[in-house]
Amino acid sequence: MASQESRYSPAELEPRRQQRWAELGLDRTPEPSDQRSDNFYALSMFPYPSGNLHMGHVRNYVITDVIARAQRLKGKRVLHPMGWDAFGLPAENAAIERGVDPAAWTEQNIAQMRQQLSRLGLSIDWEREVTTCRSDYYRWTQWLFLQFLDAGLAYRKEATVNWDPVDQTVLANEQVDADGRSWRSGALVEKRKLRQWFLKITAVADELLDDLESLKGWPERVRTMQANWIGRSTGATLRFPLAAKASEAVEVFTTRPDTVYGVSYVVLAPEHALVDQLTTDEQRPAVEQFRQELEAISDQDRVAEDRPKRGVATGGTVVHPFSGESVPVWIADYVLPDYGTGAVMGVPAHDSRDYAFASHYGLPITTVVVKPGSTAADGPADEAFTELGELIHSGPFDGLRDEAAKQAVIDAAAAAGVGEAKVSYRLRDWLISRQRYWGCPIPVIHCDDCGAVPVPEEQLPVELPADAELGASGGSPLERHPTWSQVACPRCGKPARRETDTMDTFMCSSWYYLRYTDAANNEQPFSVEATKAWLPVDQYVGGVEHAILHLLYSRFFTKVLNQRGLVECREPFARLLTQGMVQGITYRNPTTRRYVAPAAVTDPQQPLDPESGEALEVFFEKMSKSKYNGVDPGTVVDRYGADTARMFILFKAPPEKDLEWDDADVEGQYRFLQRIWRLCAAAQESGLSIAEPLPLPSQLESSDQELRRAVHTAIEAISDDLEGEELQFNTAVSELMKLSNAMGSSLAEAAAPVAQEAVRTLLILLAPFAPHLADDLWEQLGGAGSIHQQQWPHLDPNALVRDTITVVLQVKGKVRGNLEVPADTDKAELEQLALASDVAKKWLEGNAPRRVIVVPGKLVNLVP
RNA sequence: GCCCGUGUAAUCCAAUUGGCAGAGAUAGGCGACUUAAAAUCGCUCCAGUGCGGGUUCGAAUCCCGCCACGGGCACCA
Repeated sequence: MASQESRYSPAELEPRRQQRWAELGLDRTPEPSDQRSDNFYALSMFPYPSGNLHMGHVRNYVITDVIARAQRLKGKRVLHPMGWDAFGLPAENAAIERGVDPAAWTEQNIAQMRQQLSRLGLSIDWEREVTTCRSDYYRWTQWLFLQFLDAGLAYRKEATVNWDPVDQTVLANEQVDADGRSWRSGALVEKRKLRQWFLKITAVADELLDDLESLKGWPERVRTMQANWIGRSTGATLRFPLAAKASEAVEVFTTRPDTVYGVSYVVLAPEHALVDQLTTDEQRPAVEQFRQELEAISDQDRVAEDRPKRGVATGGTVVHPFSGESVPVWIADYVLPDYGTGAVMGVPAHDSRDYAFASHYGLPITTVVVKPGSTAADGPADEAFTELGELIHSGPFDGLRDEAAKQAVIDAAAAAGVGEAKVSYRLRDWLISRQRYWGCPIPVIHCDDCGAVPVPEEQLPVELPADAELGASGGSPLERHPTWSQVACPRCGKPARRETDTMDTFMCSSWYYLRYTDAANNEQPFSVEATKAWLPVDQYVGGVEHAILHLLYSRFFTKVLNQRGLVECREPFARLLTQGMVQGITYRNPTTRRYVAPAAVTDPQQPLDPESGEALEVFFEKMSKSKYNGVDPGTVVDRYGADTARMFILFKAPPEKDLEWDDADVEGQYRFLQRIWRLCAAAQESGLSIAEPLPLPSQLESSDQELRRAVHTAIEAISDDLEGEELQFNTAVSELMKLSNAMGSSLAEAAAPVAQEAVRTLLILLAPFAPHLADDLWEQLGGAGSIHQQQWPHLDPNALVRDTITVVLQVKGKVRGNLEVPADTDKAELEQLALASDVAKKWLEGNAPRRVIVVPGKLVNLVP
């Protein structure tokens, strides 16, 4: 080899290796074992096929690929698939802007991205490729929707929903950020009252929250985010009968039933159904005016916390369920119509919002909870006391404390028929209707007589019409289509209409990981056996931006499918790695705030604006076209090869942290691979072959022992980095560097069996990271088969053993020297040696130490 | 405001989870090789771990109080 090809040339080597892998069929998924633990499912979040592979994708898939390859070497049967989240607005927008066919546009992008991906040397089983916009996939998305419908978990209702004015469609709550902007378009969403399809995710809110505990392999951060999003609060509902009509009551939700005697008013959301009935003629103009004012301001402003709380008395009153006193009813902007019951009891003394409201409107403030042992007079009430405590002025409940007090009130309310324990959630049902064309049609037919009728299973898929007229405005294209929606009712046969909304694309991505396990199945979306063999996904890798969205929806799907006996697991993803962003070096003119392309900067040490000559700001930011800071994966592969790109991305930062792309570091990584190439070339030249494993002699030179120690240290460290609690590819790569450094200085002198073991091991350890180079060198050195068919090296604990070790000698915790001792020296001996040492003589000045701490194998600390 | 994460050398990052702060890399400096340069090889400069306290024989690591940056939630009763 070395004779014909003495230089490392990834451009020639990599395609050659990939072709060989294809011939050997290495990437094909093996039949799963009956033993679930012998199977391993490695999964990256599948991409939207934009047509352009970017570095974020590369990082994602390389991480998963390293895991998949390492698991294969460890003898696991690995499922490592890929697919396309292919429905969505970019295709439809391209169609509108350029008149192309969304399906053709998408397929072309997929072909392009598949091509770009293929260069990275990912061990993906493309036979299981899944594309959500093809009818062989979306017929099953529709089938699953019908499962939800059958379970009573899909329903249509009129509701105030988020409307994205740019994308011209509604959005789910999860798809609107804290600033009230659409996750896709960034537009401020508007409120519209529309009749829409929802999935009842709130039905499994408890499981979604409680099972987070079991997800030990998930980042804490993601679990907290989901817990926050679900927002469970436990409390009670209490009913306050109307003074004017005792058969009706205002129902409030509270987490503090113990404060019920502190109620000085009741507040309804302005939209509440009882407002009209409660409003007196005298107050009606004020109430109407207030409601109109509220309608004029955006929802976003309405819920801003710093806004003063405003409200209006309705003039009506209700009866306190315990004291029987009359309580005035108000409406206020701080009560939300769609949380709890849309009504709250105002307890100003013990709730800061109520306190602010009551102070503003001069409503009475009655203290009913105090710190145990104190009285109301003890503290000036200049703010609400929101802690739990002891009840006073609370009739029969006086003296009760904390949770017991809450429970007593709930029990009394239940006994009297005026309330009961109740749990509320922040989580809302998932709005899945979209008024766009390029999505999965909702398989329902509306009949005037039969209502919403599910499309019979045998009629699936409900296919999208190829001839829809797409346009940026004027409602859903399916609705405008002249004939598509006209069908016969499946139940009564009368003329009826198809549902013209399509599904949220998150529906498609909520079950794709299941389809991979059984991608060719034409009878069902997946078989129970297939999902049993592979699920839950052993390692899922993707961006943290889906911490709530995709990950919550997928968990929801899994729970429902589990309840219906379609899958056995209750959670889809056992371990989750949320990878950080890839950032590019970004130059900006500080005065004009315009971005400058790195190519235009002549001196990177002193970046100046090529036009004005001003000094530029330099920072790292997520790669994007508008900032000119993107690095194209294809260019990097052209220049350095896929292996360098892979190694760099893994080495530069821990996987969950953001990664700063730096060309100088890429160069360094390339040099490392070249070093390995030269190392192997030199070994081969000196006659080393790895074809036949040579037995190790029983006696080794100490330099050979040292080399073996380096080899087995690397095995131990890298195995742990790839399998331990934390995945640490960056340190694994640095262990490879350490090993290659050690080999560089000792391989030439090493005994043949030791040298052979070292080279074999280095290459196999390298194989998951730089699969092309490792495989090529393997072959050149005479290794049998592909390196990717080998076994992960076995750790020999004896190789790690040292005869002598260095023990640190401390005096009062400060390092003052060290001792060279046999490795098995025991505690007492170490202490003796330490006390007899020069260090002891010098620092203890003849006195006996007060204390001696001995940590065997580590140190001796003398405390005078 | 509440919750989570991060803060170590000029830079990116390690540190067996309480035991010698530096494994690995980038950049810089010096040297070897070279007619020279690149490449390569060798050597080398640079921090006491964001700040202030505490616990301990011993703290980057544990505790308390701050600061900075990033992220999530936020009138959710």
